[in-house]
Amino acid sequence: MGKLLDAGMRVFADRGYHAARVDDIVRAARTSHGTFYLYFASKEDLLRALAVECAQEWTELAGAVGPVGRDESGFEELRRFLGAFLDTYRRYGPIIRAWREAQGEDREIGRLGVRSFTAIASTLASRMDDAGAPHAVDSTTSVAALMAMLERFNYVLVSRRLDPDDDVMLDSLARVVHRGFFGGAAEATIAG
Amino acid sequence: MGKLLDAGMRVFADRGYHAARVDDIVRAARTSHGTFYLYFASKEDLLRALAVECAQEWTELAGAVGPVGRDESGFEELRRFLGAFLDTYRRYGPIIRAWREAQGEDREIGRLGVRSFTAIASTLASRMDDAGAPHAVDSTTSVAALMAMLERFNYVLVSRRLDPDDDVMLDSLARVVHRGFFGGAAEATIAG
Amino acid sequence: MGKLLDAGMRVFADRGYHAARVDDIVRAARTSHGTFYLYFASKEDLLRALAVECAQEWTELAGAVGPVGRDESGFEELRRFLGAFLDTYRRYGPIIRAWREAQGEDREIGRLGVRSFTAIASTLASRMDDAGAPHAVDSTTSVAALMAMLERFNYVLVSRRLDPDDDVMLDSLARVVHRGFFGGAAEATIAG
Amino acid sequence: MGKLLDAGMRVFADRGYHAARVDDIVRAARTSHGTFYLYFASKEDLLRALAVECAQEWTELAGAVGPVGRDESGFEELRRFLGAFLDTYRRYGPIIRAWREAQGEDREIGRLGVRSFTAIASTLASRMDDAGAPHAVDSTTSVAALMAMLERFNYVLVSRRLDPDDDVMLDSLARVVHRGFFGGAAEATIAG
DNA sequence: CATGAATGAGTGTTCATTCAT
DNA sequence: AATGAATGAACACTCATTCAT
Repeated sequence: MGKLLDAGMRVFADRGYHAARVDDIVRAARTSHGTFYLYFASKEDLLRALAVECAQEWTELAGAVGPVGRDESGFEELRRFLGAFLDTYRRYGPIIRAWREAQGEDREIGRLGVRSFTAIASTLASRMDDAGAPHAVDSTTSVAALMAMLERFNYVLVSRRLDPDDDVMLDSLARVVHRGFFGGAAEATIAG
Repeated sequence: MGKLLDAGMRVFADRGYHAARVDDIVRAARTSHGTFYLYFASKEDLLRALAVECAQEWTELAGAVGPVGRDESGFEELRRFLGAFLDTYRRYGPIIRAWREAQGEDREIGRLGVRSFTAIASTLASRMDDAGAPHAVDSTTSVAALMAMLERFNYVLVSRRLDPDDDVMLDSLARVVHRGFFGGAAEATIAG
Repeated sequence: MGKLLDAGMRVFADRGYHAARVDDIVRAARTSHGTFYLYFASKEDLLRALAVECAQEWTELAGAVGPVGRDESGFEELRRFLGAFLDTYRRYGPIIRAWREAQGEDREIGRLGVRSFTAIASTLASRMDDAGAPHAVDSTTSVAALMAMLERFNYVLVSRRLDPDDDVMLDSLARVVHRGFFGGAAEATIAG
Repeated sequence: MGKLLDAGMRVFADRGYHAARVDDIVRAARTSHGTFYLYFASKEDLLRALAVECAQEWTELAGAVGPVGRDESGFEELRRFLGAFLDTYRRYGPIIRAWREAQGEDREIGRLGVRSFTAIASTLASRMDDAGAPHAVDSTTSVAALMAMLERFNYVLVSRRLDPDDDVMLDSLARVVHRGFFGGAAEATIAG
């Protein structure tokens, strides 16, 4: 039920997964324990439900990435993707945080995270290869590093409740990433 | 006591912070509960003690970073720093993991992490500025992104217990970062 | 409602009284919780309804026992009674089982069992006395023992879902009981 | 710990297995919940511990039965066995009651009961055969019936907290059983 | 008559922490 | 300094029962 998903979101955000009591969630949703267990098998199941929503968005996102070439249009595509990805963090940030907290104990929930994450990373990597990107660095490392950056960057951004000026920050971020992969070729081209 | 620190390290690594029982730690250290509380005020206190060790290394590391310029020697310095930083993850990885897990609940332990982390980030940023790096991107964003990348990248690396071929991986990573900031100028120079 | 009585029988049989959930019964009857409480005041009330059916049969059975004398016709009468009694176990076995399980907690349901049981025992005892049976043993003890034997014997028989060859088993059982009371006089007479 | 075993005995006796709360037991033992779970894995485990004690006594009892022949010395042996068996009921009665109550749900605890019971029954049967007893009834049925009688008889006796005059009752019981199997031959012999 | 979503009191169990020895 | 038996507050979860529709 929506009330419980919302309440779960709020309480997980405020207290984290472990510190969140089912009682807190139930109270926040103005329902009873019984109702909670009518819709969710366990506290962990509620987290899973929340996480699945987020993972689905990521999957859709990955499907929508176009070729990311070394030229300015590639930069734009990357910027678009980054913006959309950051947006999921803005909306699911607290859940992602709780998700991480729970990973240590719950293997299934951990796998869900790794799986959906790897999916985006490899899609992005192939979109760069499709564009014939001859990045002079090890591709596995690079993509892993890129995703790592995005992941953690977004995480910190959201967990500190920063609402950055999108244009400036996103631009810088996209520029750093694009440069990292293509060695500033775009700008050079432009400059030239 | 050393036995307990070691045991804590092992148990936190195996089970994570929440799933780790004081009993597990005590048994691993071949001591008693009484002894545990003789040296540590709480389970959380043990984690803190372990985390402080790691935070100190980071502080020392930050103090030892030289100027990171846009030329090849800057790249080398960056590479050195990256290598050292990754090494702390190799040694403290499990603790950092537990540390994160506990952050949701314990504000003090959370602050310790943010503080020591910010310290490295700002030091590195200033080392780049010292070197007169005119990176055409927002500096706050860039450094934050860089540290985010390192942090998460190392984390994943260690948590998957990967033992990568240092030279290849480290080189690629350093190259991506250096390029990201300086736009491939180094290589261009070399090429030129 | 019949559907619920049937479902209760089945579910109590499968899971026992405590493990049986009202939800199980309701689902087995293809009705709703609301309907359940429309016909029965509680889960226990359903058991009581089922038990009463069984207790009534026992009462009727007791009323139909004729004189049980020491001769062969007494043996036949005893055998007839035993067969009928065993038959109620075959039909109500699972209920009797649940009934017992519930006795520990519910005094009223317990009393129903004791009452209907004592009724049969004393009737049978008087039928033997009517027949002028001079059993050289304490009559209270003997009848109690007899009923105990039948009760438990039937119970085990049914709960193991044994479908014994009636003639052989019933004959042996009746013979043991008859002998126990009359000291093998019947056979002696026949033999003579 | 003894305190908990004793308390468990008392509380199971008073309330039955399901109605007994761990809290009741703990309070009766003047300890804490923590201590309970230090010595027993669960409420059921406490019952098992109690039941095992009883089952062991039965096993020992079975080992000590001598030949039960058709003559008066056989009767005496049977009487001795019956007395000892009844005594275990006097001491473990409440546990046996709880044990039964739990059987519906816990297969392991159920098997323990069936196993130890079957052991006595078959031992007794063989002791009668050893004695060359030519009982003109089906032996399986007879022994089963005998044990059933004892089991239930004792159970009722104890659960009603009757403290019968041993000599009269035990004598009658033993006489009924012995006669049931040997057809009153003993008395006949004596009479002759 | 029938429904089934909602309830919440009640229960077994865990585990960080203490303290008498 | 070291022990480990004892503690009890705290929590997730269950399920018989109700009542608005």
